[in-house]
Amino acid sequence: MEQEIAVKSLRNKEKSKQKFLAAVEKILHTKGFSGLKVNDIARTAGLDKKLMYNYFGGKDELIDEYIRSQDFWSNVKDESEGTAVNDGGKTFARAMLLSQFDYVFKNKDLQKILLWGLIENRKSLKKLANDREENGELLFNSITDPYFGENAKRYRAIIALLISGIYYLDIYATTNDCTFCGLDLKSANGRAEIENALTFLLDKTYE
Amino acid sequence: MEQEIAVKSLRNKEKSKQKFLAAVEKILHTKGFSGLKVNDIARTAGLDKKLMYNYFGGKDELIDEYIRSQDFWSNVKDESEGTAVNDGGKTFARAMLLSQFDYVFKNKDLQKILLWGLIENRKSLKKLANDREENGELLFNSITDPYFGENAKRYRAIIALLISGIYYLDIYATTNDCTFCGLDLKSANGRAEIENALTFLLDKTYE
DNA sequence: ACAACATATCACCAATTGGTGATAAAAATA
DNA sequence: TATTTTTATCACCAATTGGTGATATGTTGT
Repeated sequence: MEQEIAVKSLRNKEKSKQKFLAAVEKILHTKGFSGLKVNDIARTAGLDKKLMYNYFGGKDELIDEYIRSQDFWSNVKDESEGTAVNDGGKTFARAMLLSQFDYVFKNKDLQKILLWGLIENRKSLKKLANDREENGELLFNSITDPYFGENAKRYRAIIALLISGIYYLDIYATTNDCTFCGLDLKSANGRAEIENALTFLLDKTYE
Repeated sequence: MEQEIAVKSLRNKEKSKQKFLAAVEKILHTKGFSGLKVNDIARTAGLDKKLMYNYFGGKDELIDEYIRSQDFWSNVKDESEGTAVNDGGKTFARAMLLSQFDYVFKNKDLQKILLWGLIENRKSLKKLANDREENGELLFNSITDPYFGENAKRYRAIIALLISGIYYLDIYATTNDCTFCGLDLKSANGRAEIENALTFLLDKTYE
């Protein structure tokens, strides 16, 4: 009986690994990825850094595992369920763009990851980008490509511009107090303006 | 006579300062801003790091002076000269967007600076962002705001989305081999597709 | 209780980092 | 020429960084 309860023993490898992963998240949150030093990670985890080498192999492998542990695109997958597609994906695309604009703004971890992917050439970050690509390819191939026919590529280009615009503006809004094109991207007003623009441009695209 | 030539003496404060600034540029180019360590900067400049403290006050001030020394938006100013404005700024906006798409792609230093502004809260970087804002405000206030009337803010939002999309895609293309929305942003083909999309969206906006 | 093992800590290392005081060497000035 | 000022180098510092071998301690099976 005592043994069964003792699964929660003081020394638990899995629990310790989780502490390291949580430490990565916390530091990423507070200091950004430039603050991810082995000593700091260990101190934040409340464990000896040696364990990091024993359990993960090193800092890089730990970080890779952290990135893998996050499922940043799950919300896009959720969005894609139960939406009509007989409009060439218009309803879906609109919902996706607007929800991404909101989601990325709120999810500071995702912002860090997106930025990270623009700076460092990390394997796990590339894998993340590939996941996003494959996910999108599903939508493009099955719905919008046939709908737009010879203009399929231009549609992709438009979506690429809007998605990247969303990313950049959300990150910009978080790290800068400054306006962008005179719009305050932190205020409800400014954000509503972007949402209107997104809807407007998508409408025009489907015209 | 000898003294007048001796302006190019071996020991020249101004020349040394330039060497430091050039070193910052070189390291930024090769290693990115995470590689800007005092020892490396001094070694790259071929001078003692003590001089960096004597002449600039420290690493931060040196970097600030480097950023100030760059005039990244001069091409936008060039663009704005001699263009007709009786079309609500459409011709200008189109030329500006397309030239920015090309310029940012080619200017890796500017990419680094743009990224930097998304990560670090550096005074000189904020000033740069403000310069860009003030520059744009001139265009918006004098041309597009009156032209679009009550839709002026939506126009600004559209331009904000397109500009940021351009920034993000150009940086993404440089650091990633991966595609974005299935488009190869390094190929002439993929880039032409983005240019078409920009032109298309702007046309629809002015409809 | 005892060995065997897994888990965790500790002390220590070399390399790098940012930073400074003393000093040398060149240039300007007298 | 002698002196003063500017320019540059050097040696050194403390703190931080990534990394490891030896060791201690908790847990498990016999």
